[in-house]
Amino acid sequence: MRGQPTILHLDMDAFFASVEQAAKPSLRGKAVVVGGIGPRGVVATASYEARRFGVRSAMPTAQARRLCPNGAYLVPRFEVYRRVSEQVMGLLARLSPLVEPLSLDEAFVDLAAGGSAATAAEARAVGERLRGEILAVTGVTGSVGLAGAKMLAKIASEQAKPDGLVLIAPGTERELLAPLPVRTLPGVGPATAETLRRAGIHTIEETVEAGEPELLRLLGKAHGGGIYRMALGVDDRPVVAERDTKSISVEDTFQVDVTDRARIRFEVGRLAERCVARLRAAGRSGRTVVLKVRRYDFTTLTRSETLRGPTDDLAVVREAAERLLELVDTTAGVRLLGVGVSALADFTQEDLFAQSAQRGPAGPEPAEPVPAVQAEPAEPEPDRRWLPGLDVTHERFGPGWVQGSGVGRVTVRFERPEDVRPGRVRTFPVDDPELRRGEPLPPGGPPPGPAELSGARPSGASGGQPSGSSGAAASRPKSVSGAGGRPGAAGRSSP
DNA sequence: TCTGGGGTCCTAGGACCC
DNA sequence: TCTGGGGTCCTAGGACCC
Repeated sequence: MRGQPTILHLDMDAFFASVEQAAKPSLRGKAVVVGGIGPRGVVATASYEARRFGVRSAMPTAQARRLCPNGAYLVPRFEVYRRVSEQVMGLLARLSPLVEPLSLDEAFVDLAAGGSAATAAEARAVGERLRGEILAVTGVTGSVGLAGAKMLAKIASEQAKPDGLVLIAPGTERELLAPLPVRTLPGVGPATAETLRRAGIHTIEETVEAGEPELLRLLGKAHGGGIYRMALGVDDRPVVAERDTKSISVEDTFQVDVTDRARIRFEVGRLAERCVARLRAAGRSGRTVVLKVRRYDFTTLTRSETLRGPTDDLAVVREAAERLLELVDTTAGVRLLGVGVSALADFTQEDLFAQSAQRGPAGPEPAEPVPAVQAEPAEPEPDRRWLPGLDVTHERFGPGWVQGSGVGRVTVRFERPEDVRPGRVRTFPVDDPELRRGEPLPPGGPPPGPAELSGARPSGASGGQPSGSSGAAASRPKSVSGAGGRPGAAGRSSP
């Protein structure tokens, strides 16, 4: 808690959706929903246009489609978001050595530590300049909160959205917090809010009035104490630049519940591979292997095993995960499997002696040989090449992105981020040899011209509302190379 | 067409040890 | 021999965040 508002919180506006709009001219000003597009997908980010229809993060995509049937539904392109995020974090790093990223699109900055601002006026100027730089460099907007504490800076950036800046002057925080709902406080989620509601506590003011002993009683020592201090506006947490990763995990939700035990075992093996690949890429090793199973009824359980020493050996992790699977009854069906590694240590070099020594830790004998089960997908895999939003390139038409696919056809919009008008749409057979996956196009484009700097948006919108996969089949193919026959079932591609 | 994927932190009980 | 009292490690689950 400091006397000057020198803690800055940056939160990019509808980040994934905004990046897509910046990269795809035809989507500017349109409802865009980024997330899982399968039957069990959920919304990651909705553009502000889509939010007007009630679409929200974490909502099932099926529900979003009902609310906003004409929106563009796209799969996430994380490489691109990561690149944009790096640009943004680079701009933050110029303000202070003390930058704490919270996710791809959010970070705290300690302006005082960087010497870039010591007063409210300076902080505001730094924040406004930053917002301008972010827009100029990335083409997307971010909102800034400034306050004397992390929590307050975060609340401020939330109030600033979209595309704004809010500064909470030290001394005014109590009155500002008082009327806000308890859910505003970080750490108050659905469960805590419900507990407080039953105790008649709805606002931050009521939280303070309830008193610390009551909060400790309701929420326990650590949580209750933390919430009470937050409600008072007391928050001394420092901005911390480097935070060590504590666990690495991967998980998959199946489109249809899986019951076949051999398939489940096979999937656990694949997850172990992906998990170890990420572990090794990070130059880490881990000692505790965790298996996660979500059953058909959404009940979730974990089983874990701690090895004698840290490992980054695939065989060791996979065998541990397979042993853990033996402890779980999956006969009624599994909707999600996950494999993770925690108790991480830094070791990069192979210590083969140590690794072989820890195989088969004390207990169970070497895992029985894996039966030679072929992948045998129990569900029809969607054609992963042509998911909506992905980048493609066509021999003759150049770079574009998939607008939708279905019944053996794929609809592509050919446009570049720097285009001022929406590009043309063409439809091809899914197996058109001239069509390939393309390089992910970042929103960047050329330096903004005078029109963009003055805030004018491309007039766009002459073409129809872009639609997700549903619209693709309806549009008449304008150019179909090759015979129009049915090219057979969607091809299976192993990732 | 109900509910992703990747994380963090906290609690609580039992084992084990001194 | 009617029950100590910590401390640490391991496991499982739950809340929360983006």
